[in-house]
Amino acid sequence: MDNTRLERMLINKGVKPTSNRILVYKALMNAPRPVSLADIECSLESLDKASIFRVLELFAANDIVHVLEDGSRSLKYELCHSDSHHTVDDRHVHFYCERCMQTFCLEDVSVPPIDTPAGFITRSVNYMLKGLCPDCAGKE
Amino acid sequence: MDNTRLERMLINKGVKPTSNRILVYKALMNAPRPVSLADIECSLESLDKASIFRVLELFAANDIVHVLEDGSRSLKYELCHSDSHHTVDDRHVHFYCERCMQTFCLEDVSVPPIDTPAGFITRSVNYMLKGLCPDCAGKE
DNA sequence: GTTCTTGCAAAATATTTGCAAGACG
DNA sequence: CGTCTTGCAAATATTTTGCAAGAAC
Repeated sequence: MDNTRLERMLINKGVKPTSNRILVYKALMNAPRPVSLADIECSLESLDKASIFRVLELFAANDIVHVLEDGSRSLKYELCHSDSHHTVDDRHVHFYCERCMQTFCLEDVSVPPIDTPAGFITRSVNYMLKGLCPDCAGKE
Repeated sequence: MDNTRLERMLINKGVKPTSNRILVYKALMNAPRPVSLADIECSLESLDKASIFRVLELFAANDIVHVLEDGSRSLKYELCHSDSHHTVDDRHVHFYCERCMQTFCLEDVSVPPIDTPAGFITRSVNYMLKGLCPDCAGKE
């Protein structure tokens, strides 16, 4: 995605496209997996972690990223895939490997819906599996 | 559950029934919802948080408690309900209220199974909804 | 007496905020 | 100017470990 399209996309989501935001967005695009704030900090050494934090916070509030708790100590972020503002739409299942501590997107496995009891208003969903990824399962 | 039965149960799970462990177990039994370490620390003021932490760690390793990440900053613990050692068995869906920051067990909603891609070995599952609980939804 | 358990203190890790300087318009 | 954004530093929150004293057997 070139910068012009990226900027338009951010504006479309209600976010002013500053240079930091573009950098963080690109870092997320390049990441093969959901990444932590510390991961982004490493790949973008010029940015302060507080700045990255605020970009991610803003992205999360504007449905540009999903936030995942995978059981590692740190939150993981990934780009939303759908263009919809309804974050429930493009949810897929995630898998956290307890050995290599990486989180995998099972892109082809969408979160099966459930019957939410009356009264609860759902804003987002997380379906997280934990165990061993294929690589680590082979090594045990 | 009286102490004798509780002690037998702990032994059955491979855990020596010390007084701290019994206290923590009872605190978990009395909790209406999954609780954090800090919650337990409050209800058991005589115990140190490191001691509680180690009890919970031990319980988790022996499938006596589930550990939940609900998106609050802190981990939540709840007793496993089944007698099985397979923690996948008694999994139900949880709901985290972003307003009152409590986690609810949707006991009647079990986690729908998915087709795990080949190679992944699943050891546990978390299905977490987030949004507003009935109480908080009414207040907004 | 050897091993397991506990409590205190403190380390380690992550997240989040205060604030002043800078960019933007 | 006035507002939004950024970077540095530091506060907060939570989890986790080191270690010596104590309990259990």
